[in-house]
Amino acid sequence: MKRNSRLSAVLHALMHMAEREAPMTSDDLALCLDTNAVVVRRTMAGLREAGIVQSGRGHGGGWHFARPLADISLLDIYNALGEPIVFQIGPATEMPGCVVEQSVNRVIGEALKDAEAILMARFAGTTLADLAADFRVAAKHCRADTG
Amino acid sequence: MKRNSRLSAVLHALMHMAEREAPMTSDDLALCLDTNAVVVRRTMAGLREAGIVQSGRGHGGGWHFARPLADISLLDIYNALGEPIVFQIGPATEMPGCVVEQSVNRVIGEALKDAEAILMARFAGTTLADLAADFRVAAKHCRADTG
DNA sequence: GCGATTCGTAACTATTATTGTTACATGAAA
DNA sequence: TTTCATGTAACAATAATAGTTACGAATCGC
Repeated sequence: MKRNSRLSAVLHALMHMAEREAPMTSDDLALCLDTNAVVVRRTMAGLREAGIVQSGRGHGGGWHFARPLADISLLDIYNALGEPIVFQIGPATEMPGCVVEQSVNRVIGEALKDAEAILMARFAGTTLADLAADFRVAAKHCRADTG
Repeated sequence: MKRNSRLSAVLHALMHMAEREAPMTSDDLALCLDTNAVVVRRTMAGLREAGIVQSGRGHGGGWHFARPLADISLLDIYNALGEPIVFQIGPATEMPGCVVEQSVNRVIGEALKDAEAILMARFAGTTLADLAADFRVAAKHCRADTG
């Protein structure tokens, strides 16, 4: 299956925004992400509703942050994206009648739940400021293009 | 997208097999799993190659275990299935040229890797015997159908 | 006000992974 | 030798994501 790359993509977009002063248009970001402006708007819509970014129309419009990078965790963003499904593997039936299947689903489900909790904790503990700092360290070693 | 339910499905099948003495045919299992016999064969093929189950043709044929349930971990089965992709979320580009994207991918990738390690450890520590025992406890409380 | 710019959104297409189905060959037991 | 059962290829169905087109609505500069 195609994997869901919205989290990755939107973080990529936000980091580009973080490197600039002025708002960036959907077209700007689409160029960075090598995708379409509509896809950008669609993805960013959730973040706007969550109060993470703001958008402006017309001349000089575009996307900018609604609050400091240090106040935005990866979990905030994950949630703003509509909490995409984490795992590709999952149960065959959500509400099985078969007792055997129920038992299997429970065991697998608990394992997945624990792994997901680890992931969410990690997301909660990482802010966009962390991510930006991480990037700047990496960029020091390799002053290449940023497109 | 559709989620990959092969692990869940095959465990369901194996638990039904564990509850019986005689081999079960693909048709038997397909009935249990509410699916098609070909799908069963396809899924079980990996387990046969991994030496977890054996199959016999003709009269009295079908599927049976190749070794004790206590010697088969969920990780063995996961691996036998061809190590299906665990996460639905993932990077937009596998080998990005953009340094910003590389940085984002690395941070996200590490978080996913850690979560996956937790999951695999859990799978490694659970055997089919554990699963069967778990089921029998649950079945005591609810003596319903097992199909 | 007018026109250029930019977001907002619906509708449709393209891509791709999983699952289901059909068909037929192969092998084993009664 | 007939019947039962797996082995496998080929194709259809399903479903989720991502890309595209089209048009409406809001904002800015003139």
